[in-house]
Amino acid sequence: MKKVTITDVARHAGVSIKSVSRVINDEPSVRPALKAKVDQAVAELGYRPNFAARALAAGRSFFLGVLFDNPSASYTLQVINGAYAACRAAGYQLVIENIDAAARDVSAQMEDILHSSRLDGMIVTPPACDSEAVLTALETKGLPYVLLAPGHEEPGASSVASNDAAGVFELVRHLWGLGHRRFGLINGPATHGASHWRREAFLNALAERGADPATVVMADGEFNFSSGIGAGLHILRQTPRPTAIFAQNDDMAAGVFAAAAQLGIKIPDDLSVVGFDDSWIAKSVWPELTTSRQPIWEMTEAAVQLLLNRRKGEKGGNQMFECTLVARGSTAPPRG
Amino acid sequence: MKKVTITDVARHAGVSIKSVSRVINDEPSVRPALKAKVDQAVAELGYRPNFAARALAAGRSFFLGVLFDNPSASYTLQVINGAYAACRAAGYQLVIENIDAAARDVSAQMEDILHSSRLDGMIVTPPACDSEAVLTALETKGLPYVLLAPGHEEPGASSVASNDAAGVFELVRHLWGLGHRRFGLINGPATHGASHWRREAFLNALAERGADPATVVMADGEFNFSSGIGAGLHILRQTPRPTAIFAQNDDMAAGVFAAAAQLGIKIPDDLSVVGFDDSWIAKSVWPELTTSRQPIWEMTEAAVQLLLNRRKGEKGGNQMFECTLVARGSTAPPRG
DNA sequence: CTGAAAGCGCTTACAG
DNA sequence: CTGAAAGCGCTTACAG
Repeated sequence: MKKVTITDVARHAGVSIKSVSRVINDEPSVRPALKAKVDQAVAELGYRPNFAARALAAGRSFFLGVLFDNPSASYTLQVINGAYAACRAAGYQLVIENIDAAARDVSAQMEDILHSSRLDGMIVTPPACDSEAVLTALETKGLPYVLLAPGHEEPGASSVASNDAAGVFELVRHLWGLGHRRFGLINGPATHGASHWRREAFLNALAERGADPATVVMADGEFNFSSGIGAGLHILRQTPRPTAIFAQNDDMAAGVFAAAAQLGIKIPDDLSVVGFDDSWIAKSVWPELTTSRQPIWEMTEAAVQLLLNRRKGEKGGNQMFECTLVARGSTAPPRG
Repeated sequence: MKKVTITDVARHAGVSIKSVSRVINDEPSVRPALKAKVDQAVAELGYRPNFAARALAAGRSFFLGVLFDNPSASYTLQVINGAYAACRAAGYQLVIENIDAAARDVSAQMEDILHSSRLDGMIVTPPACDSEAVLTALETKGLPYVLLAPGHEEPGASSVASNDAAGVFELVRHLWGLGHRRFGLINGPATHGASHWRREAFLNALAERGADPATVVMADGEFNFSSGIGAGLHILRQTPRPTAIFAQNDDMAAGVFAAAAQLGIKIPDDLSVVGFDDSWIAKSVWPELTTSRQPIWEMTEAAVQLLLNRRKGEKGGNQMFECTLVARGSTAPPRG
């Protein structure tokens, strides 16, 4: 079982190795007849290009990285899956990198990451995408990157975002339509752009319907499960108790389930709960969580595409994706 | 910011590139003085060897794969994290591969995986590690592999396993000590070796204490969250109702929480629940789950080591790790 | 549109 | 114990 190389293919097809290379890389201006011959030889010999050789000769690694610093395990897993698939489809490998963007030595961490893995590009997830130290390191290194859901305007940077505001509006319409009038809101940490715009969207949507935003009971969370419990307990101990809670992500919403269970409050009979993201945890609670689906799969796919286009010299861009309401069992009309 | 190559280092240190190569690869028989010079040059120039060049020249990829076909998202995530860290520490990259080992075309799937990614070795997780088609494909290709928690004896194969039986015994001792006498058991799917030995261990441990195994209410699950709900509902509707349930993994245990919530049964007051694995989901339920910790981190580290040793011509081995009882809030004495 | 040459940055034998 | 040569399998300029 010896390895088939580009030379074998060239010989088999009766062309030069350069022609084989052209066909493999989908370069333009290859005569169809030649391409057909090469394709056939590739198929017959079962040829697969050698990653290392391509990387060495081309001076790139065929590695794309995703940078994480996210408190939500389910969101992280979802982004990994999406980015992984997109990379594979494009003939790239995915490398996962973690940093602590709140630490004092972010620059050193970035230095280490950028130095050791020879990446061709990087997807930067929140909240790292809003860290000046992270972006500076990227710029200094000259590594192409794309920001996922950045909380600020970065001139000249490529980004992929979701229309959270519209998603939140839909959630509010859903809850309002069910008859809810007393609301609780669990915010994410201030370091995340999403915390701000999801809160604003929620309060604005209520105001639009004539509700007084001041009556909304708020609590702060960390976008993870356990902070959702604490925030949930706080809100559910208020009088009068809200009949519906919007947790700014699914992990915290799952925490609210735990808080409700502790207090003997039944979902959705006594309390409606909605989250955001539609990540894995949304279907791991009972009843299943009503939430707004962020199209992570499509978003990561777009991010990978932006990164690859950048290589071809094309300008980057800023893409926006729509969120979709996913109504499940955790919401119902309020009792009484 | 030009790239520093082995030639630069050699020149800077006043030695041949071969010597630099020896130092970098920790080859024996390098005089300390020479090594010191090289190390200094490496540090001063900030040299990092080029992955692609090493891979090409050495004829290996520096890629290790993990093969998954597992229904538990939290277990999967845990294995990924552990394997990832172990790979990084060893200077390798981790590639994640998924198959459907129950499908008819397993061989074709494996063929594709083995052909496209040039791996130096593979960690095979359950239940793929018990699929004959998977193992045959690996053998045919001649790719070194190590089995994670295999359910059968594979002559000559390296493996890493955990002592589940002892872990289950500890869980039973814990529950029995709290005063429980009526038990429910949720099995995993028959394709998983763990399903069998965890059940046997559970029933044996009870028998040892004089309990009649026939009184245990059993239900079958799929090692995922939603099957845990169904199995939980089934068990909790029995009369007399068990006061404690052992779900064979944490995901199913979390499902039991949902089932209990539906039926208005409080944990741990009305029902004690224990799982197995101590994966991420164990701390994402409330009260937190009492479980048996499988040392995944250490296990994956050992698996990577076995794979790398294999390269050095060393024989493989079969390692066994101990599980640890992690008592949390989901267990308490039965009421009344 | 196609090809022959050079070279990417390492490691593997092979000398000494 | 150390080094000079050859080569891993591709791609990048450069010709034609």
